[in-house]
Order: sequence, then C-alpha cells, then structure tokens
Amino acid sequence: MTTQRDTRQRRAIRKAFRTLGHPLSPQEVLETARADVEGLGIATVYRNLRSLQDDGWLEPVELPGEPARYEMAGKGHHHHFHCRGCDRVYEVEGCPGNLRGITPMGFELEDHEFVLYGRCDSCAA
Amino acid sequence: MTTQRDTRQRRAIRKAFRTLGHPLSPQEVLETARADVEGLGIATVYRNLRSLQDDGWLEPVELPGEPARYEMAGKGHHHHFHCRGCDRVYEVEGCPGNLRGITPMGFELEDHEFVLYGRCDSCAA
DNA sequence: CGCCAAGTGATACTAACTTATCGTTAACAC
DNA sequence: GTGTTAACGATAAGTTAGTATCACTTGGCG
Repeated sequence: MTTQRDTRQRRAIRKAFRTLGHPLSPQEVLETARADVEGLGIATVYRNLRSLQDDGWLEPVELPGEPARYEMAGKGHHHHFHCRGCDRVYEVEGCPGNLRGITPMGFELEDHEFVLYGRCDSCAA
Repeated sequence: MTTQRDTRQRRAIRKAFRTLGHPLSPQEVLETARADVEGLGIATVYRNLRSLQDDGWLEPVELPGEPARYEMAGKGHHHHFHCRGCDRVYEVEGCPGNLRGITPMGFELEDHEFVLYGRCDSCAA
C-alpha cells in the first residue's frame, strides 16, 4: 500500500484546481501552483496529476487535437467551452440531448462528448 | 508554382477516401491504398494527405485524444461517431442544435463539435 | 529530535506521430 | 523516345507529451 504524504507541492496543485475551477493543462497547473511553491517541477505536476487521478480526485478532459487537461472529479454530466482567445477551457452546464435521433441505424450509442468553440467573456472584449 | 502530377499513389489515396466514405487515419489510408499500389510508403501517404488538404480536397477530423483523421472536404455540417469496437469513425448527419442556450453568459459561440461513442452496426453484434 | 521512505526536481529517456533527407523512379511535355 | 524534375520509398531525424532515474529533501511517526 502506498502511504500518501501531504506535501506542499500536492497541496498547491489541489489548490490550483479548487480555486480556478476549470480544466487545467499540466502547464497551467505548473504555472498556477508555482505561486505557492516556487521551483515546482513539471515532473512533480505529472506525478501528482496521475496520483490524484488514481485517487479519483481528478478526471481527464480530452479535447480534439489537444493534450489532456484535468478537472476535479465528481461533477455532474457537463461539457466544455474552448476559448480561441486565451486557449482556456471552461465547463458548461447542460446538454442538448436528443442524440439518439441522429445516431445511425444499427449503431449503439453509449456516450457522447461535445465542445463549444469561441471566445470567453474576457476575450470577447 | 508546384506542378501536380497524377501519380498512381495519389490516385489510390483519393480512391480510398471516395470508396470508404468515412474519416481515415494515415494508417487506414496506407492499408487501403496498398490494395492498389503495393509497396506504398507511409511517407507518401503523409505527403499526399498534406497536399490534398492544401488543395482543399481533404479536411482534418480531430477527435479527443486521437491523432487526426481526414475526410473529403465539402460535406455539409455534420458530426462523428467513434466506434469503440473497431475504432473506426463514421459520419453522422444532423445536429442537436440549441447550443446558444447552454453557452455561458458573455461567451461568444463561434462553432461546435461533437462526438458520439459506442458500437457501430457491425460491432454491435 | 532523529530516522527513513515517500516525494521532489533536474534531466534523460521512451513512445507515438509526423516531417525531412536522399538516392531512385516515373509523369508528362516536347 | 528522351530529358527534366516532381514524386516516391526507406529511413533518419524532429516533435511533443509523458515517464523513469537518481541523488537529495522532507513529511511524519516513534
């Protein structure tokens, strides 16, 4: 069994997710958490992203053509908005539903994902 | 200016897209086009994917966590179904619409993309 | 306090894709 | 047919993202 230590680094990484509240890339995590832990290394970020994921505290967010981002687990069904201005990803509530109707004949629909693209409120100017 | 030669390889690659009619990965293109051009190289596939894209004949299809696939350009607005059985991607017509309603306040919606996951008719058994 | 293994940071390395290189082949204009 | 050169095939090299290594640090229990 792996004992989990409560390190400054791990705390700072969790804090980044808690305070920003939207999906973060490993780089974004690094930059944000460095406010609390100067000299934080990218390897530590990846290590903690993985272990927080194993703990069920984080979930990966995969978007088209992008490396995975991560967000806090346990949120309800939702989707994402990818801002073309700042490249940040935001959570959006709600879901258009009505997907069964467009699923081709004979296909079994298990799941779906969708992504909105545009400009977030700060980038819309 | 770049003169475009009508090679056996290029013809076979275009044929693969025309006959299969769904988004193809470079590997799928290679395997399919090798039916017509034995010994076709992967570099040639990539070269032609790029030039056919520059010609506006192909368009990239980006799906979450996957390298890009390609499909013939000029189709209308549509989305994709990713089969978890055979890993193939299919085109689906229609669109749930109603996305403005779930876009957060102050955000400018420009575009959207969505992906259905499940089993295609041959994999649904 | 003092031990000691989990955790860290720097960096080397792997893995998966894609592009560049280069000698050879073959479109196609004449 | 002949010549020019775009395109090809094999493979080396480049990219990008993430993982492994290893000496050093530090959390946390006795």
